[in-house]
Amino acid sequence: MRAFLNHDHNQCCEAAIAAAEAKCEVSGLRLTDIRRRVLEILLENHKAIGAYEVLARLQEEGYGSHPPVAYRALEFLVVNGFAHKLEKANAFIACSAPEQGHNPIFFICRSCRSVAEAHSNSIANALKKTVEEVSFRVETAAVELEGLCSACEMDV
Amino acid sequence: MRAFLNHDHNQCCEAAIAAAEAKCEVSGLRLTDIRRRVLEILLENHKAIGAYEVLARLQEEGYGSHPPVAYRALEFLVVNGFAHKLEKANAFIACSAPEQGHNPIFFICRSCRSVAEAHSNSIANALKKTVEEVSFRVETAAVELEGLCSACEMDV
DNA sequence: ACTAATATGTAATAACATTACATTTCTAAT
DNA sequence: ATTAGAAATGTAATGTTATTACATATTAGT
Repeated sequence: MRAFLNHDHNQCCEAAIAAAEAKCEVSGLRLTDIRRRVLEILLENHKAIGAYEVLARLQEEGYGSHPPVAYRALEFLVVNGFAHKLEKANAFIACSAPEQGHNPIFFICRSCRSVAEAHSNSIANALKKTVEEVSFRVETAAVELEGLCSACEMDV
Repeated sequence: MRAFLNHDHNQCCEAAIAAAEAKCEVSGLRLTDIRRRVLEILLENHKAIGAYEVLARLQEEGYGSHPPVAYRALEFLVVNGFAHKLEKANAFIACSAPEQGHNPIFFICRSCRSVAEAHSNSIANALKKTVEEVSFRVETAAVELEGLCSACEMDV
């Protein structure tokens, strides 16, 4: 929810990086320069950012300039829970609640591209119940709401 | 839910077309040849189908061969509730429950591409409650679960 | 029959993503 | 410390999805 609220963003970023470092340490994952840099880029603001924009930033900084450079780092971050892919936006966002488990719901502002991440037990439970009724093995889920954040709605 | 179940598929398709015709009649919308044909193509089986596959089919049948031909018809169907876009698959599916309102949840089989559409009041309510907590004006929503349907899970 | 609105056809291009393979860097076992 | 295997990165080429812009045709209302 932080995205639409005032908060100490420096602390927000540092905490996310620290959490990623800690998890990598524990799990034997390698938070390489590129991967860490991509996470930092995603953390700069709570906005959806496309793979090619990430790539452009990396290129400026002397990393490779071809799509796989960005996509591979993004995949690492997504697979390990440090970032999320926003399917409705074909874009990515840093995970802003690494502690809160794996049932995020996203609010995506179509105007300013801000993204807020929320978590709801009641949604998770309702979803779980529906899944049990069908026999289906869920591997990944997307719950995304797109519209206007309150700031952008006022600006109209 | 029908997608994973035995059902009278002819009846299923005819009902969807009839529902679309009825709604167009009432709302002054035009279910042109292309639009109806695209809806029929989407209805052929309960599988996700990409815009370019739809386009290829249209082309075979003598319609225009450029992407907007397919995208425009698909947009018409989606906007008016006759079809849905599956964000996780970048693909489309006919609406299989035009009567059931506008909070669908999709089960997408990554193996056979079958898609089941379900509806759940408890999810809709939980979602609504979460939205009220943030001040955000939702315009569109996607709730998509991807994984393996029971048939494909057995085949492994 | 005429006009304005809507729909379709076409060309060009933009935006997003993957495959395949070469090279480099890291890790762990010797 | 050396080296073999694994993991990560660099690069080229291409595949897939989607949009913009503008021309032409069709339709609905007058």
